[in-house]
Amino acid sequence: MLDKNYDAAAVEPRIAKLWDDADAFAAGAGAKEGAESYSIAIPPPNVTGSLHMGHALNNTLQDILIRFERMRGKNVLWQPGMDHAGIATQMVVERQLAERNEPDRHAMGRQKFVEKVWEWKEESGGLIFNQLKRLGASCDWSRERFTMDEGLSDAVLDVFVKLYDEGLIYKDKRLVNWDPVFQTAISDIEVEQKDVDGHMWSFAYPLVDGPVDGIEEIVIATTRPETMLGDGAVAVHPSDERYKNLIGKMVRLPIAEREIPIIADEYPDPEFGTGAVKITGAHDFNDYEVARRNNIPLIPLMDGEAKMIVTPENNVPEHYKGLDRFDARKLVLKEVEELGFYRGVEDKVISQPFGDRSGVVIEPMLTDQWYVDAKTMAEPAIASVKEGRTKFVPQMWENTYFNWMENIQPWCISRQLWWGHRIPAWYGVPGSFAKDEQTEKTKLDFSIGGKPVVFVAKAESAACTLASTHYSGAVHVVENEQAALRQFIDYVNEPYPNFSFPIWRDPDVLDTWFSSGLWPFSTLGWPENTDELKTYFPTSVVSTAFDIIFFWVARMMMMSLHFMKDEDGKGIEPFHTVFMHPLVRDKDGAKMSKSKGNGIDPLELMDEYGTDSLRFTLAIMAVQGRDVKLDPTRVAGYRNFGTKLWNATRFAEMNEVKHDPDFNPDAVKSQLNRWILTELSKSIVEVTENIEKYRFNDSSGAAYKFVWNTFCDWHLELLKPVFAGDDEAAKAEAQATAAYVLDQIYKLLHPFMPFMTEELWAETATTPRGELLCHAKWPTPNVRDEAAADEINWLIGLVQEIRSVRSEMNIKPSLKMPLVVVGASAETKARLETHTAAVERLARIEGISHADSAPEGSAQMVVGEATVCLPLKGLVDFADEIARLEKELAGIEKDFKIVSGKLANEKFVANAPEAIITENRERLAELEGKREKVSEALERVKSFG
RNA sequence: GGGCGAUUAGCUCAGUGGUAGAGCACUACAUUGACAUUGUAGGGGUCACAAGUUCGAACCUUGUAUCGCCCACCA
Repeated sequence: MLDKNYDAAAVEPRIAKLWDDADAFAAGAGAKEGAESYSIAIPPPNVTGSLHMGHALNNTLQDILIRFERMRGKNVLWQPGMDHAGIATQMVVERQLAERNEPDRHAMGRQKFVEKVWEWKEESGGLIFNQLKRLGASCDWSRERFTMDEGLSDAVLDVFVKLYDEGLIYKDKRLVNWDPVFQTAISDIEVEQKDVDGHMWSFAYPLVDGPVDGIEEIVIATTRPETMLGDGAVAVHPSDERYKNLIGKMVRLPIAEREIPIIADEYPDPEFGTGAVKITGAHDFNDYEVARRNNIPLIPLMDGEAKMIVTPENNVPEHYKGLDRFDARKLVLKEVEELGFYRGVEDKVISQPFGDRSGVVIEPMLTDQWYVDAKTMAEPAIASVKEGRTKFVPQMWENTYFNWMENIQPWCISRQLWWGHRIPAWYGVPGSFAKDEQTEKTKLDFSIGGKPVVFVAKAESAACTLASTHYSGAVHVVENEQAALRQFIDYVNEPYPNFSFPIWRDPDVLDTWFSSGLWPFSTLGWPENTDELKTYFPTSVVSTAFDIIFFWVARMMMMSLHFMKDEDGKGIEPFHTVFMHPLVRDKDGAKMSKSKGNGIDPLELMDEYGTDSLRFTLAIMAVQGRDVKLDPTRVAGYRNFGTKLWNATRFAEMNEVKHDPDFNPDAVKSQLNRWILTELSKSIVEVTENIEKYRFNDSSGAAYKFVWNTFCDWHLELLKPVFAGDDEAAKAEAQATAAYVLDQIYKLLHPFMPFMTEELWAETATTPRGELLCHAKWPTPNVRDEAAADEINWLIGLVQEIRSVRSEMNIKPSLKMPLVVVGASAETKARLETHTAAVERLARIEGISHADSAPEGSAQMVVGEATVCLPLKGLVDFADEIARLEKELAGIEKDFKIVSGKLANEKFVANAPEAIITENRERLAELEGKREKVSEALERVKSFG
């Protein structure tokens, strides 16, 4: 016998072990030979990650899909794995070193530091996997991958080298978003623009050659005064009359004391500020474009930490050296004012770029970085969605995707970090071993000041071969550029025989998303052509939040379409569907965040209410195209739903409801049982179709309604008289049907509530099931008996009507009363005969009789063609009954007017579809009948007076 | 500046052309018989506003208002 309540804390580990011992989630487990494949590559959580509500939602939804398809007999793989998360992980380990007072990474050196990170990963990384297991995620855990593992690293190198060879990866010196805390470049989408309160200051730059048209100076406005030290020009709009005669003149830059030209460019807006813009090409993206167009020098002002540098080009005074950019700002303001060039300030809200990880202001910096030609790679990825080979659900996200993809910028993929895939590029100085034609001797030729030669290859040995071919002679690898230069200097100082060209590897690593972009195929063994790749690629669906479209979805599309080809050489999409799950917010709609402290910890909810309750809550709240506002009290509500199912099973157990493997639903005789089987069929269709459409709320909602409002509220209640009666055949059929329905319920709910349903599945079997519920066959609809449905729905209507009147008339529930039926048809009489016990029990009735007219002093209800009377003489005030009937009649009249008005409207009859007209006609007839009967009843009550 | 979404019961939200719904909350009643993590009954809505299309609009169109988000720009 089951306990009164479900003990999630005890059951969950036990069921988890059951699955684990059976390898229940191994790729293809439970599937027949030759079954259709279904696969999902999990969005790899960061190795530093811990389960938050977004993970809980996303992985619950994926698990629903996975469990559903596994039960449908497909060959299913849910591929798990983790992301090495470059910046995040390096940050965690560096912080840990600092806390333990250990040497920092620079003191430790690169190799040692990377070893440290691996150690950290082995010890503390991947906690989230245990949390996902607790969530019930049915991944094939034996196939866990990591973006830095050997196979995936090989895929990364392969892709890099191929794209480089195709010219789709290149190195370029241009302005990038520089994070001064992590001291690395980051990509555009890792920058968040935020509005902050700031100021706009005005400075005057004096004209070098004296006044023109009486103008002695040009006034510029800036929000970043410190950058004036790096100005290369002042730009004005060519059509701006005020400055027309100043174009080409030189102004003197205060403090730096450099002379810079006034140039004409379309960029300045004459309406804004003074119409004159200072151009700092090395520290501003717009200015950079202007400078390049006009051949204005780019003058760097800062080092990697965004501290001021002093160079011959920038001519910045020595006392600025090493100053933080914000301190330099204050100093510039002070000095400009002292020099008499300050022309005022105003408050202004300015939008500033922040690093999404570091939270500091990003500095545009002029550096060499590696780029992917995203524009070229985006083309097939755009076409794929345009042509419907990959669909977004909900579809509106396709706009976001197109908008970004069509305006895509080169993707900066190099990061100045140590934790990640090191870029497989080696450099050497320009030069060669050449044969001296006259002496026939090998001659060494090199230039150490020039642009380095690049050798891109998957391995060091291959790079050496490339280099050796390039130089026509021996090469060797050294630590870095400095080491190489030292060797050349040594050689120049004291030449020696058998010189060998030194080459050094690029110190940078790749953007984490570069490896994530390969995830759907790299995890399956690519570039090897493995069986798994053949079976499970392309994957079926990717499920993620909309904010990951750019970071991940777009990159997977580009990479997959480029590298995965069908027999015709056409690119293959990594998945046919991109499901954008909603964001989880707190109950007031605010984004959950650590800083706000409004986060809800899914693990705490699981502790309190059980995993199934959390999963069911998330599923039923996951409406397409709308955020989930999660109120923890909802979880309690769905915990109650689990308890309801648990106790329904318990009730069944008490009544010897037993699973019968030979049960045949089509052979069931009683209308009650045929009705519940009909309702079950409808619910199966609803649950199934809505999972297929990713409408998780409708799917779980349909299951919820069936279990609680149909099966528990009515079927089990209507079975009570059967179980209490002495018709053994009826009892046996009821038991077998109830057992069957419960089994189907367990299956329907399994994707949503895997633990409890697996437990009940095992518990309710008299003999072992022979299979786990997670491998059981997904239900299909069978019995459809509308006559049975009509009959039982009539019965339910009758009971509800009686209960309602009793309640309105304040009849004590304990008082049983006789029921008198007037004007019943033969069918109604027969139904009443069949269901006497049920009506008596559920409506608190004692004795049903038929009469030609309502007994005096009755409350009367119109149910179908019959009038059902409760003799209430002496029990109630009949003014109440008159009021009740008058209210009902008024309601009928109102509906009658609406419907008859419609039908009287010629245009309606002419234009509306036949079905709608018929429906309205039927309804009108029904209302007419009811109106007549209720009027009669009312007259009768009044006549009792 | 461009785009997307939202506005329906006290709260959270379903509902895409044909009788306005659910859960929670609320009110009243009911407890030794599966379940009080329960049951029964009930109250509660000018579907943001305006105009239009239509026989018919919460739903389609246009506009307005408010809120939220994304992208771009802001010297």
